[in-house]
Order: sequence, then structure tokens, then C-alpha cells
Amino acid sequence: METALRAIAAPRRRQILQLVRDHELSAGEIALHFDVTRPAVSQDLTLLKEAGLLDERRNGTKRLYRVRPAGLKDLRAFLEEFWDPRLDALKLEAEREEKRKDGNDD
Amino acid sequence: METALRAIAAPRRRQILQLVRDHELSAGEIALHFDVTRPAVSQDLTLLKEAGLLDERRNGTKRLYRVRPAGLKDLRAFLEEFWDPRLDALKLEAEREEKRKDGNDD
DNA sequence: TCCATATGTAAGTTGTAGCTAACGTTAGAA
DNA sequence: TTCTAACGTTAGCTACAACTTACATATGGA
Repeated sequence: METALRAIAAPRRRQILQLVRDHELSAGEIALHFDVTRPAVSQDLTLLKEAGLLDERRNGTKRLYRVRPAGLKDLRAFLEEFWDPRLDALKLEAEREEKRKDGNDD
Repeated sequence: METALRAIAAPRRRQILQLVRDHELSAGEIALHFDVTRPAVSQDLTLLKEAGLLDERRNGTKRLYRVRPAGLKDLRAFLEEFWDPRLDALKLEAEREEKRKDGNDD
């Protein structure tokens, strides 16, 4: 959780999360969006992965990255509770889950 | 906003926010809760203040700190939109709430 | 097998966050 | 005034994050 908070504190890492929010992208494709070198982006990807915010899938020589919804949900729940400790995060999630029920993908 | 995100990425600064969430505390009182030196906490307070997350009020030689709800609200709205950019509802509601300002202590 | 592609990893540099110790500042009391 | 209490600020150190360059690794094709 600590790692996740630090992860989203950096602009580029937030941008990366946005990039792979809807569809997965290869490390190279992601790197094309930024001015820094490819290894720099690769290190960001590793950090995001360790923070539980990214899923990695290998396909041939490529590595495809995608947002890990569970990671985001955990981080979000943590923050919800942080804003207002009286709100029980788990209960909130349950309510959200309840409301979902009509097959939209979180 | 960048500063605010970095601010809450540090555990002690989050603890400070919790401490002054409900009632204001002096810099010294806040510092008593931690192991680091008083100047270290003072620097945290400055950072939080610059991030717009803390209000400072002077009383005699003391400086009393308290959470700045508007700052938290802004940060929260930013994150809401970050989780799901399509959602503007919560952000708008936050702004509306902001404008209300009828002496609520939120 | 040999090579190219796609990527991670390691080493080294640099900037900066975060500490402490020392000093400066402000307000009220004596 | 002078003293003390409560802070902030500065200087200097250290640790670590964030880069780059160079090298290593894995995969698929010729």
C-alpha cells in the first residue's frame, strides 16, 4: 500500500496507468509515449507491478501490461477510509459490489 | 496537486492529517506523537501547508494546525477522476459543496 | 544455428527528500 | 528590557529515487 501511494505520486506513472486502463500495451509501446529512455519506463513498470497496480502478460518476446483493477480498488478503499475513518471500507465495497450487479466492468 | 499527492505518500504526514482532522493542535503537540525531532515535524507541517492540506492559525507563540477540508476535497476529487475519468459527478458535487460554504465544518 | 527483436537488469551518476544540530524569531511574562 | 517558551529556518549530511549507458536474456524466424 505504501508502494502504491508512492507509485501514483509520480506523474509519469499515473500516465502509464491511464494508458493501460482500457487495453493492454507492450512495454515498448508504452515507452513511446514518453521522453525518457526505455529502461526508465521499464523501471516504472516494475515499480507499478510491485505495487500491485499492474498486471504483466508475456506474449512471445513482448510483455503486455494492463491495469490491475484489484490493486486500484485496494488503494482506493484505503484512501476512502483515510478521508473518513468512520466509513468502513469493506462495507463500502460491499455496497458498491451490490450496486454493480448489472454486469458493468469496474 | 502534485505536492498534495507526494504529501500523503509519506506515513507520518498522513498521521499528522489524522491528528488534526477533528481538532487543531499546536506544532509542539503534534511533534510529541513522533520519534523524529521537532524541526523534522515542522518541515512536514510546512509541506502539508504548501500542499493546501493544512491551515495554520497563530495564537501567542503557538501555531495551531488543522486539516484544511477544501484541500482534502480537491485531492479527493482529483483522485476520483483519476480512477474513472468519465466520472464528473463526484467532482461537480464536491465543487458544489465547496461553493455552499455555509459555515459547515465538514 | 545465428541473428534480430523486445525487453529486463546492472552499474554508475545526479538530484533531492528527509533528517539533525545549530541558530534566528516572535510573543508574552518578569 | 531581559528571559523563556514555542516555533520556524538554515546548513550540512545521508539515503534513496530516478535517470542513462551498457550489457544480459528470452523468443521466434531465416
